[in-house]
Amino acid sequence: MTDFSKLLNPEQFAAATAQGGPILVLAAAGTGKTRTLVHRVAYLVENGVAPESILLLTFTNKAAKEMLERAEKLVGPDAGRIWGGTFHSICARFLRIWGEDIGVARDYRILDDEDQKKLLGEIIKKNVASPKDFPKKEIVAKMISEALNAREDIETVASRWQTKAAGFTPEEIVRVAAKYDERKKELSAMDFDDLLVNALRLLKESERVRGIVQRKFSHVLVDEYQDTNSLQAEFSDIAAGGSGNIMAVGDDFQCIYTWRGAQIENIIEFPDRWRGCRIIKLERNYRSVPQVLEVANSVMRDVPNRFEKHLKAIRQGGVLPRLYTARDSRSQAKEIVSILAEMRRRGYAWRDMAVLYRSHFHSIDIEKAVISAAVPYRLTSGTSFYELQHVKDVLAYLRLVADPEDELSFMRFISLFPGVGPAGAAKAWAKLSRRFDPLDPASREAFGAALGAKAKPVWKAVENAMAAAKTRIANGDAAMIVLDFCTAFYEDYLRREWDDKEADDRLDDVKELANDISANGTGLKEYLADIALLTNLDLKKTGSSSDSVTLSTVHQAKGMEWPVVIIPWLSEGMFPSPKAVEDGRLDEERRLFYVAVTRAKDALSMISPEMRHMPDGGEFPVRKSVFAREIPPELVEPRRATSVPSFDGGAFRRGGGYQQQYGYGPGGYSRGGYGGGFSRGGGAPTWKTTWRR
DNA sequence: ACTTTATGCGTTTTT
DNA sequence: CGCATAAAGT
Repeated sequence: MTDFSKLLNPEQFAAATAQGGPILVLAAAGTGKTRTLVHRVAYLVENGVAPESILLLTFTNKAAKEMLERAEKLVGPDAGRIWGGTFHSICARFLRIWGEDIGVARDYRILDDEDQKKLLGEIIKKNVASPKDFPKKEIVAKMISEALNAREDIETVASRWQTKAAGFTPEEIVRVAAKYDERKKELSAMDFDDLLVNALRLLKESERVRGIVQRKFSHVLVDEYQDTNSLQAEFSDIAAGGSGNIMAVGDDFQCIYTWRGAQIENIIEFPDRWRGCRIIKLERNYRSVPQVLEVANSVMRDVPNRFEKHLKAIRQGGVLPRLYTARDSRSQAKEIVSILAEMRRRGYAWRDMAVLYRSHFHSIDIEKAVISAAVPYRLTSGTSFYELQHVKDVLAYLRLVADPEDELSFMRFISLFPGVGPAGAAKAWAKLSRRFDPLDPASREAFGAALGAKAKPVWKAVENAMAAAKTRIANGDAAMIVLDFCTAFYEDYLRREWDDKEADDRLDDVKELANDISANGTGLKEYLADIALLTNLDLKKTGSSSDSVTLSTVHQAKGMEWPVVIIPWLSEGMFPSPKAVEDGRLDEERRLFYVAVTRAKDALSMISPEMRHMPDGGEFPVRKSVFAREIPPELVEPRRATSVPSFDGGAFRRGGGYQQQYGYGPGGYSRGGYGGGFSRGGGAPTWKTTWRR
């Protein structure tokens, strides 16, 4: 039996070992929220709760995975039976198992962002009088998503958007949305929002399923509760409706997803919705030195505080955070490299450091500087691995193998052949009676016949690869299907479309996909079913243990911590995002900045460049960010970024990239040149997960 | 008619 | 650097 009182402070202990009933854990940044949740789970399992009757809802797969792994260390492999995952993946799972009760096919397909936009684009083109003046598909997607997540009429949302966008009437948006729904039904497909909407509908409309779920789950735990939207809050309320044992964990100061429908009210009103709810506050901050907390507190100084919080610094010592001014983006990037180098000299590992920015494009110059200094880094780009064009191309082929009636995959697949565009693809699909099975010789023959003269020369080799696929499947070796396809066709395709380097890079990604498939272990169908829900952090073989600096958006850094944190681009027009300010969401930007600051354990550096370059080569001055201006001067050490001449990468490389690749980590184990990540960028020994196309 | 290539413009955050 | 649109090419 674990002695939880020894592992936790009194408040954490109270939360982890609480008896039944609703509990709200207000966990300020760095107060051991994850630790508490993990021990809660362990406590429940140790006290006889069946792991499969625990439902743990998170916002990222990574968070779920981390908590389950840590729980496993405490209570053993039983923890693997816990139902843990993102809202989206749990909803998907519910729908796969019980969806038939509300007419959802067991093998429904999941549309990713790109699929959704493609469909919307086609619908707009077909159904709108003048598509040119009509809002772009991204905007339409936003309106539809906003309506679903905030549970409003599309018409209402569209009317509201009329002030921001032009060229449409709300009725037109309603019509496009209806057509989109129709099309999804035809395709037996759901987008991300549909997963939430339909899973909730399932619980509300099917008494049977609601009963099953409510009996099954005796404990429901929700992480990052401040970022739930109305659908998610109701979903977890109903799931916990049988036992009444719901534990919501969150921090209203860290609500950063209102643009995605998150309602800060959900956490604030939780005690009203669950009467008799016990409130436990975690206020002892173990993460950061007092100087960092002082800055964090100053950021939120004037924000109304529904739940009174007294953040207590536990750590002592530490140094003042630095507030730099830099001439421009390049000088900033150089300064970042020299801060990283300085910290490394002081004994920090690369993995102890992170650069956290507001928007992906802020990383461009930083990435360049880090590459030329041979600092190993990982950058999680906006595009997830499974959304890469070339990965999706190959996945389309695999999907057809697993599911011959997958129309979207067919369209993508056949479009790879020369001379085939959207029109030709549609014709072929009709000619093949809306079905193509690469494993069936007759179907292959029909496919070949539907191809034009330009495609014929490459077809033979592809057909051979398809013929071989059947044996591969029989042997349970789906990864080989990918490699066969590459040899027969896709490698040539890539070399035709791209220069050597880019083609090589893309080929590497495709091979990584093959690795991922063989590492997965399940069948092909199971592998393909839900990969749309995985993000760039979720690839099986990603070398999460490799020693590299993290370059990430603040959003993606939520829930994580590093000894050394650098926040660049604290300048007007960059952070806060001008779009958010325009929409009156400065408060959320402030919370986002708060999240960024509170990621730092020991050393925090913030940088405000004074000039901004435009794509056309011009530059103009920018003010310091309001967030930088607001920090009381005595809380930070002002510095000026000194534009050192060109950085000597050579001396650095010895302790940097080189060591990274062949050296030994703190754990004393060797990390060779395999499986650590995706090597990109011409010879520099950088280790990263870069999937920018 | 349809596909491929050239050109111009605008960048939030994610499951 | 990506995407949409326009023009050129088959």
